[in-house]
Amino acid sequence: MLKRERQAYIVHQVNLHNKVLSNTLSSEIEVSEDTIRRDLQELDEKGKLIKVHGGALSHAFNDITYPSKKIYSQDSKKIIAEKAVRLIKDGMFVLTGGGTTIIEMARSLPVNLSATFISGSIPAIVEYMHHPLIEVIVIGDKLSKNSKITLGADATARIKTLKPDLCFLGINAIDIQHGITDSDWDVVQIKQSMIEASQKVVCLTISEKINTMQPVKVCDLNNIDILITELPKEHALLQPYAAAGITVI
Amino acid sequence: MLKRERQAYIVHQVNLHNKVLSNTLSSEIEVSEDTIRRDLQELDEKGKLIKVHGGALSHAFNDITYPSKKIYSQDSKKIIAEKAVRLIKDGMFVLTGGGTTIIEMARSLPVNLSATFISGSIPAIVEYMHHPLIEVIVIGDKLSKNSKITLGADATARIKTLKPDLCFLGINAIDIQHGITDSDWDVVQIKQSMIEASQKVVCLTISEKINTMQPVKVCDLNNIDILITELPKEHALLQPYAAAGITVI
DNA sequence: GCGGGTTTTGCAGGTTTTTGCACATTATGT
DNA sequence: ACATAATGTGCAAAAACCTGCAAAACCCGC
Repeated sequence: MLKRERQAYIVHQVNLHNKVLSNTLSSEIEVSEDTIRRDLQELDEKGKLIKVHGGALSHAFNDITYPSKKIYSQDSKKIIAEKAVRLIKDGMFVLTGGGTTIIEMARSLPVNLSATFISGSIPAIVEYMHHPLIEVIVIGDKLSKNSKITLGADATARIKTLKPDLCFLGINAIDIQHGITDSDWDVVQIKQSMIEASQKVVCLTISEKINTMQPVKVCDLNNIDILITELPKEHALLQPYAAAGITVI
Repeated sequence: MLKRERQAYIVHQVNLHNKVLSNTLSSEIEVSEDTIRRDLQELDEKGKLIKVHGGALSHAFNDITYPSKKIYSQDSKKIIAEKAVRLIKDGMFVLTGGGTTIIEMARSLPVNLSATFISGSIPAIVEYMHHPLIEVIVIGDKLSKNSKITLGADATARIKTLKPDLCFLGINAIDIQHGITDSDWDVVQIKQSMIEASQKVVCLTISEKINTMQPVKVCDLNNIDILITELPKEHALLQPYAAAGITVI
């Protein structure tokens, strides 16, 4: 096999799989690993791929395999936030959890919206506080440094005395079989009481978290009313949830 | 799995869930925890995440920025804050109100102080939240936009169930005859319950407010234990208060 | 076709990286 | 304060890497 031919093959493989291993290529092409290494080095210099210890990665690897948070996810959350705020009408009582998606929603609230927001999430409260017309009710309890929301029996009890019109939850994992799941036991307690208290439950999540699981169960799918993602509601990924009776937006 | 690939996966997971655990990653990727720890360390050095005991945190979620305006007579308040923090010992329960003086105190807390702070002031809570060792208890209720503290029957009732070692209050007016006075009726309710609940009451104020009056009475001078101003305790302005039995610092 | 020069390739060696393990040490939570 | 979990350090083995070198293949003008 010619050198050019071999390198073309390598580039092809890299573009196809986003990664190649030196030893795999070596046995596939039946040349020594030294040769492969030299090829990878040359191709790296030419900018055709990125050589790393043990093989090489495609240039697109970082963007395609794991889309970069700053660009991709932030935009997604903006889209989700836009959809979410449309559900809120003047005079409503809205209960919200924490998380970056909820904060994005808080920032997207129209300035002329006049409603009451109830939350234990400090970053969310700070956002609501800056809004001219929104009334804020703070749920008190011990503040969790990780999640930056108040957690505990007090908070749970307080939430149970409320009957908000809407509840917005940023969720960490959703799955047809296992419903909504999360990783933190205490956070789950709060979310459960929020779901129980509210007349309508709206779950916000980026599509990446769809069909994933976490160790602690929050609730079944039939406990939630609306699911919002950055995808259009016709997207194939969402159809099972629509079929399960959830309003998908 | 290639090292680079693995690290990309870790970064992705951190951005997705805001936190990761070493052992979870270890079993997911099927490498030893040592390797994960080394990866997290490298990624920390590169600024891609924040390594903590047991795992790592996303950079974005952790630094919520609170718009801090220029504080009026900040230098004086710094001096007051320095004096105030010296009263706090490890393990104490400390109740605090709101106001710029209290916030300045919150910023002056030594990093190795380990205590529990209870407050309904959102700006103060944000400051306490950034401190590594301080536990924060949030007093919930309706948030007042002006004062940025929670006000109402709930907050008052909650405070009455506490027995903190210390209470720090920023005060608006103090006078030998009329004691502590303030301008907002609701805020006064909260301050009164704080004073009632606490074993020791510390009042912080810049000297400008000494010998002034406001329409609503908070309490008499004999209800407070310590008075802190930016002046040296020998200052003539302070002597009447020392004579009235208040510890002046 | 042939000799000189160039390119390519594989190999030997020594070096560096990566990884997992054992151990002592340091956090963390109850 | 104590038990458990996480950490840092040193070490050793395996894998990957680099360097230099020489054989083989290739190119090219004669």
